[in-house]
Amino acid sequence: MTERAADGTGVRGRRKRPTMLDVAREAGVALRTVSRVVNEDPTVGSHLVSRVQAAISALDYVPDERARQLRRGVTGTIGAAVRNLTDAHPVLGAIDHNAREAGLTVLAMSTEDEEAREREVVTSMCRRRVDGIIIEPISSNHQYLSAEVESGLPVVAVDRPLSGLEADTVLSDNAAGIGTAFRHLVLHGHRRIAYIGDHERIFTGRERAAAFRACVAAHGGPLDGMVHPGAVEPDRVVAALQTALGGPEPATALIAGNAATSIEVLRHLGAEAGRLAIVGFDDFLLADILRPALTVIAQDDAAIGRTAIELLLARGADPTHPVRTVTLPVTLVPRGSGELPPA
Amino acid sequence: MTERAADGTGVRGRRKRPTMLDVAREAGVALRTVSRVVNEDPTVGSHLVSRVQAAISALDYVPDERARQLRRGVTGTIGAAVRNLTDAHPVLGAIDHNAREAGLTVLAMSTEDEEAREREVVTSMCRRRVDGIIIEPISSNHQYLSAEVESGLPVVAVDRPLSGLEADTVLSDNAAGIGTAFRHLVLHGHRRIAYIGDHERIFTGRERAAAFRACVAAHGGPLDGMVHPGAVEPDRVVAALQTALGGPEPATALIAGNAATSIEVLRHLGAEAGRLAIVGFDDFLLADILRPALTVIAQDDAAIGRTAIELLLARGADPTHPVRTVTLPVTLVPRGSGELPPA
DNA sequence: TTGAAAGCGCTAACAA
DNA sequence: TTGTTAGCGCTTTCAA
Repeated sequence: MTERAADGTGVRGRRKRPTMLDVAREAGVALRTVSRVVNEDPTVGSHLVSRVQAAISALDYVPDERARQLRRGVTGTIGAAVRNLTDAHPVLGAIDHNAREAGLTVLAMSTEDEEAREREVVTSMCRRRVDGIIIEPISSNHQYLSAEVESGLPVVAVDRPLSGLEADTVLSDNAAGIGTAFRHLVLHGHRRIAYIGDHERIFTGRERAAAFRACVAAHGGPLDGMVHPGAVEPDRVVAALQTALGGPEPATALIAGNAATSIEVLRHLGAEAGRLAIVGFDDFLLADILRPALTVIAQDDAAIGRTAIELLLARGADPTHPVRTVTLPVTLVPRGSGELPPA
Repeated sequence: MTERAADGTGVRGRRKRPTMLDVAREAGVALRTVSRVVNEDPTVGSHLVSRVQAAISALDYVPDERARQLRRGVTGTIGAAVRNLTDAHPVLGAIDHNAREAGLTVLAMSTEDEEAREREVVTSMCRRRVDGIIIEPISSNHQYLSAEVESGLPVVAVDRPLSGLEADTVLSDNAAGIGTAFRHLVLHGHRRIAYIGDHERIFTGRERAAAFRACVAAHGGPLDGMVHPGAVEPDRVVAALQTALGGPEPATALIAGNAATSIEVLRHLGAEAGRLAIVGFDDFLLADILRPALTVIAQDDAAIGRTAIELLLARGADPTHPVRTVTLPVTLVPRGSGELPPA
């Protein structure tokens, strides 16, 4: 540890923050004039503008956003309640980017995948009077938001719909993604294809498992022991894998219903991964440097973020507009693992 | 797209937000009493408490945090200016976690690794009157923060120091990490070890390259063509790799100075990766499922986040305390790639 | 073009 | 225990 004494000039916590009134006094003008200069109101004489600006930098004046927001009513901030802040989150990045373009600040908070946290986080955003909320829903019930929504708060759900409350929603086309993955594997000669994915309690897990079952039915392949929705835990995934790959008619190909499952499967298979054709739903960083590299169904993260902001702004502009659900296409990215022939 | 007409009751944007005064009127009490109930002041008769609470839920009253903050002076919010919001950021997660434990909200904003953006973001935080700022510095000059710091804003730098301004700082022990990696490779029989890392313009790049040179000098190994600091771009990394692995006395082992370089190297080597011993600085998700899995020097992300919050709180509690720099240890995580023998 | 004064929604002295 | 009142720092009518 380095320790250095604070020097005389640099003593912290002394100077009181200057207010707009201080600036006005320093510049010898009225408060209103400073406000005008700060807000770049063109109706101020250039003479005064420079005097005010001089006073601002002399005092190191920084306007108080809270007061401004309180007075103006809007915050220029939108809340993003996302599943977590630790892992990669391209959609959050896209939300941030597009919000910035629209002149909005994003207040990102993590729900930690917990219902209670989601409520806390969203409530906290409401207290801060954000101009809108983008939410990756976790709760099984979003009634708690209904009063806010009715009083005009724009809310957009991303990745899954809200429950018990209508709101604009951005989804990925889960069914099409599963269909594409399935057909891709069939095209490469597979007849016995297994699926391991999220619990059907979860919206995407439900949609993907259902789509998978429909694909199997349509292609007349075997269903028995091939569909494994459930928790994304190593033991559960390994067990499902063993079921799918065991027995007299083992699967020769696998669709992993989410990135965590893909990773768990690859971790378990290790060097054997090259023997099983795999398509993973959701792309992830480094999927391309695995050997074999993982073929995935990729969501369009940039479009999801962009659309979420668009829906939010549209809702803000016209609160009476009917609720919309936008379903965005997904893409198959062939990288090797999904092109392996049946063993 | 789903479209449904808004129903009569659910028309959005109608109801005006109730204020504390509205609640007071509804409950037939004074404004101050509502404030007391909202803030859980115990000196309110239980009779009135329930009457106020009834009014609150009847009106769907949500207190306005902006007004409260304006009046109380503090925001209960700290800013986190991080390099980006898209990629995995375990330190941000840890910051968020520890801030929450301390009753603070984190306002995370992305600097996008751009100096100008850093300033924008930090300024925006100051206008919002955050109670402190944690910053992953990008700028080459942080003088612009000095007025804020002097007026008492706690600022903590993470991963690198600020320049031109003293502030509490949390660093990883770069030199020790390089030393550990180097000795690990020597222990596994390597004599010709190369280093490819960040540009020395960057603090960590500078520290790590310098430490590497010192290691080579101490062990009497060759330096020529073995040290490659520079931009983390595919072409540059590949060229550096070719230099290190070419010639009459090629390197048998490599230290990658950051995660991006590790990945770039692995991507380039592909199946040949198993022939070169590699230790990467900085761990990353999935480094363990590569084959061979990547041996890394891992930072203690949780401790970094925790320490950053601790320093921030300490600074807030005692603004006159001398500035501290905490250097946290790093760990070698052997996974296979760093234990390969010389080719 | 500039200034005086009201008030955004809340908390905190101070009274009652 | 409860109510009255004065601001927090700003924007915004309304006059000058």
